[in-house]
Amino acid sequence: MIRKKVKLAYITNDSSRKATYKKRNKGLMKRMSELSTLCGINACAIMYSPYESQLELKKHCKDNQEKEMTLVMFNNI
Amino acid sequence: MIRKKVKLAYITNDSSRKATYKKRNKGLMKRMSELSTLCGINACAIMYSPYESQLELKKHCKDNQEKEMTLVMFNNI
DNA sequence: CAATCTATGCTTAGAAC
DNA sequence: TGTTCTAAGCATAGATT
Repeated sequence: MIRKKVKLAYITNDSSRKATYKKRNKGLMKRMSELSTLCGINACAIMYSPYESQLELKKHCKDNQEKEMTLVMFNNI
Repeated sequence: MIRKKVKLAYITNDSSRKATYKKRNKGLMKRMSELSTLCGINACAIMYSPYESQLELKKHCKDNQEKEMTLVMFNNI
């Protein structure tokens, strides 16, 4: 019942790894959107994993800056 | 001394907003790298803010998949 | 397998320096 | 201004449904 400190290494168990991915990915996206809202910045996360059918791209842009954000991304990747 | 629950809205005070940005951005990057390590996935975050001199791009890729990741990003942005 | 629960560990707001 | 401190609030591992 006592929860162990999580070792920061690849989770070899398939179902555990997938469960962790779903939980932590959700948490990460929430935090990114909070940072975007609280600080008024544009942020984007791209996750490339076998857990989603395709690449996951999440943008959090203020006002209507999505197009500008995309252009800036293109110039920096 | 009692800490208030943070209201999820743009922080109007300049120094508070910047302090929050620095702390939360650091936390976000840590979590992304953890997710990448724990689940063996490729992830990328792009932050476009006035708090850094230029756009901040962080990639966390397994093995030597950075080039592949970049190509996939190009095709999806 | 996904959704829910909750005790535990982690993050971070606000203060002090 | 940046750094450090720490308790309150939040995320989540593992168990359960």
